[in-house]
Amino acid sequence: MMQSETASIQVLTTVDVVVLTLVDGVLSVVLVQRERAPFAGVWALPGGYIHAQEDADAHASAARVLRSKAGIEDAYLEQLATFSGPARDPRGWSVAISYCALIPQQKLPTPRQGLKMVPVAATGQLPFDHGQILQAALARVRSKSQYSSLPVHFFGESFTLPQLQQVYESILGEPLNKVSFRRKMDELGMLEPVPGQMQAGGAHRPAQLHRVRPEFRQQLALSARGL
Amino acid sequence: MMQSETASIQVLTTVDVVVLTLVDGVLSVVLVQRERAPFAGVWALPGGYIHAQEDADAHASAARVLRSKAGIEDAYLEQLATFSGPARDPRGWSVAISYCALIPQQKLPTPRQGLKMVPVAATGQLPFDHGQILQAALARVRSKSQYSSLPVHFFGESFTLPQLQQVYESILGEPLNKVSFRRKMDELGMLEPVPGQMQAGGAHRPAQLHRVRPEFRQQLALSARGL
DNA sequence: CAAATAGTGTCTGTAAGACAATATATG
DNA sequence: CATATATTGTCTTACAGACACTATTTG
Repeated sequence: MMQSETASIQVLTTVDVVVLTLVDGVLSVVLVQRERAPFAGVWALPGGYIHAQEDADAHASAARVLRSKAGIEDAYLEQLATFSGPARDPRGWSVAISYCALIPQQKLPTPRQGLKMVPVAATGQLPFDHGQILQAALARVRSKSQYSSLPVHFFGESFTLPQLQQVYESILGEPLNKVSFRRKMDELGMLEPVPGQMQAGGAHRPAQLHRVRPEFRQQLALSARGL
Repeated sequence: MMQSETASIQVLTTVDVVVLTLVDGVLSVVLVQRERAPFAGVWALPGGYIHAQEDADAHASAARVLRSKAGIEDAYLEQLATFSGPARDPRGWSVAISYCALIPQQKLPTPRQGLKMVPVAATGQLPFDHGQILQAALARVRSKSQYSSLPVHFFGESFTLPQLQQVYESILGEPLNKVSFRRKMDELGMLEPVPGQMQAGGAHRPAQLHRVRPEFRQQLALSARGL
């Protein structure tokens, strides 16, 4: 009954990161061009091996991969799920701890060779099981946007409530009631107006700029009943 | 910038399973006594290495561990989160893909040497980071019980609505409105009365037995607005 | 002032909870 | 029939969405 307690075949341990951002209001994912086999030259999610010598945990591995392969720092990063099996990577039985990162467009690195942002609906076929990982990330973001402040991580320092509502609507794929949305944001208590600042713009009343209160910077605000 | 793409230090890949059940209405966790170092003789969550030779994925590893180390079959099983780092296991840098299992008391194996059920509040200190994994499982179950049918997996074939409500209340730690609870269960549409059967019992009206509709057996029913 | 969008007040419908009446067992 | 719990009906309250009104900017 009790089998040997040694892992007799090496299991590859990797991290893959789904970096999401809004490019002109369109939910997009960061892809990098793979430099080596398997799938050399193919566009894929940024990923790589865990480096046991230097990584404090898989979260640190994901942050390192993000920095070294996509030039991204300071993204909001949360663990998604872990994918595994003998077939997902042609090199052998592998474990991929996947992470989801949200980052404002302004924090993206300058576009360069081997790095691009693609609307999530237009990635085409992705190597490994990266298509499945991307779908898991989208499901997570849509689900969490229904009851939490997750989408604020798509913005930088400050933003207006109409902008924020547009992002929620874009992610959820449905229009939201303006009054209810503002009531909810008020109840969550995570935003504060940036004193005196308004957004310049068109021939109309300018909107008040808001920012996330410091105590919510690295933490999500959750709503009991959604929105 | 681009570092070597080989995992130069072996990473241990394991699964750990938090098996939850209700023992006389008290939420309890299955612990097994470890047979070998590290922590030989200590009570811990059932866990073990991934066996790349035989496991189709980590989910299969978890099911195998459950069968071989705790004698449990056919539990509801879902992935929880993945814990990792150099310190959580004294053998070295390790990855533990954790799973949460729910099982009715009747399906538990006959108690035997090296296997016990402990109320979740009374486990005491657990080895590795199993305390943290247990807390993640409890948070998951409580969270999902607020808006899904997750707790039905604590029951076997059939159960009454008052029994089910008691379980929800026990998990959530607060009393629920009887009328609202029944309205919600009705809306979810996942239960059906077992024709003609009632539960025998005390000196009072017996409750109608219900069961999960076949199409919801391996899938949770989700509510839009909670409960 | 006309146009355009921001922000707010208020009404209405829906859904959740309180309360209570009815139903059906046992002794 | 007294008692105990199951089940259902109905009233009340709270909240979400619809609608419309006010506010503030540019040209």
